[in-house]
Amino acid sequence: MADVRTRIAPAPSGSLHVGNARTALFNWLFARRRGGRFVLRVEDTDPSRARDEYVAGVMDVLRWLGLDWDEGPDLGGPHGPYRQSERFDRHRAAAERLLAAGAAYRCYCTAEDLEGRRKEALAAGRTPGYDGRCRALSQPARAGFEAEGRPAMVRFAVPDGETAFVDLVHGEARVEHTQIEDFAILRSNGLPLYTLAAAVDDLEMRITHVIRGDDLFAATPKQILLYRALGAGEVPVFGHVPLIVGADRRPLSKRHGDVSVEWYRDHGFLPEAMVNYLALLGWSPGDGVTERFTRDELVAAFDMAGVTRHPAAFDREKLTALNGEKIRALEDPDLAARVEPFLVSAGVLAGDPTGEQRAMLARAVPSIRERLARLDEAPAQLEFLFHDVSPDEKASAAIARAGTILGDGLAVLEAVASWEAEALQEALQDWADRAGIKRKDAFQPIRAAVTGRLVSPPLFESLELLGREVALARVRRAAP
RNA sequence: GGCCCCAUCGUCUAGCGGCCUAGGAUGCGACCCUCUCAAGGUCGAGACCGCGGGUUCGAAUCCCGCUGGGGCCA
Repeated sequence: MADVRTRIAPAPSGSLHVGNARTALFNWLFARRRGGRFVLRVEDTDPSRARDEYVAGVMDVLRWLGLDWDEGPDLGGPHGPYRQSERFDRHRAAAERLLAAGAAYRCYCTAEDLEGRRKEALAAGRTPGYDGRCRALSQPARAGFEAEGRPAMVRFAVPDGETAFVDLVHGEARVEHTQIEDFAILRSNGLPLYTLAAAVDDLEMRITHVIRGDDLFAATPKQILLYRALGAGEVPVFGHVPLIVGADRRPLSKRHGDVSVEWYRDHGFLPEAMVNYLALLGWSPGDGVTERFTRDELVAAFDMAGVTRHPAAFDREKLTALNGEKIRALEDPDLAARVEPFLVSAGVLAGDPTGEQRAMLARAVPSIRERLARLDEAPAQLEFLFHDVSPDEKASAAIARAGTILGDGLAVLEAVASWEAEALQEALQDWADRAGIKRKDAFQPIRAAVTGRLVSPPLFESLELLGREVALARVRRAAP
């Protein structure tokens, strides 16, 4: 087969749906695996305002996921333009060609007519598809409508027979044409319908493999029909991947709140985790064991044969677990750099952190690495290093019932010669053990005094990070 | 209403006729470790493979029906 070309054709609606993201991922993986090209085509069917902004948003997210494209609105390429709104003339031209070849016809039925007949058909228990009325229109009748200036849509004249194709996921499929109505391809205002636009664009962009959601399975025979009618030598291979549903098994919709990739990006999920998790939703390597993949490992392992056939429920718990693992795998400087924006947006750090703050963050990162499942959890854990945090309710209570512990602990701390975690630990543990206080009971009040919380990064590391003066001041203040 | 797709632990999945008293992951429980929380380690509970028929010496795996869910026509 010729070089593989796949595409993702998102609508620039302002955010990228996780289902589309996964479809993009599969297309990208397939192309990369086969050394082919991955095309980005923006399906901005309604050429309205703020389009550029939305297109940029979609591209941002794809880039964030690491799904780079070889041809697209920004890069151009040999088969552009890559915005559907700039291709309407091509869609119209295709419709004209079909009209000229007798493969399509103008339909003068009004929306009201259509609706009425649909209801009638339904009521009579018949299939509600278009009845083909205008296909058999006499020449004079047609001329009459034209003379009236009656608006006309263009419909494809579905021929007799059947269409068979092999789906990469479902295997052989076969559809009788009697099941396909004469579907509309061009609206009366001259704008194309999806079925036509997608087929024309895929054909002209030489797409070889169309990997898309199962919801478009039923549109496939129509598009194959269009391909053939348009004289395409070769029809692309189709692969329909199962849809992603919510925890309630219903289709993922806005009602689920967090259906966009942006949401995950903004809530501290790593692109590494998103990609790995999304790949697992509806695909598996087949060995029954491996689930952890880097992007490169996915490219090496991906195969359409491993795609499942049933809808998969999006499980945020599992994504989160994976995210934690990916975070733990990051090098310190990388982790610090990724955490920083979250500290800023949480108000823990100002927009442009000082060198001192950055240094503190860099030193602090090892102590929270294994405590993070999401990057957005970092601010709460690190805040005490950058600000004086007033003790919360539980911490206050611990301080209040500490008795002499804080004063004794303070004395121990003041006597520590070298202010670093190991020495601090040794001194404090030694004190607690000798005083016969359970270590936990000795340390919790100190933790409360220093961090303002009963849950924090390790005490000794925290003391070291904070520095002798600040740490002692906080303990002193809390001590009776 | 018609056509089409799908069906294994709560969830994601492995399984493609005997290796399955159904494996892994996540979540859950217990224990170990431990300065809190995590992380890590060990163990455990969790699926009569949607139901009912067949085919076969043998079925989660093949066939049929049903049920349920979903998609498209909209």
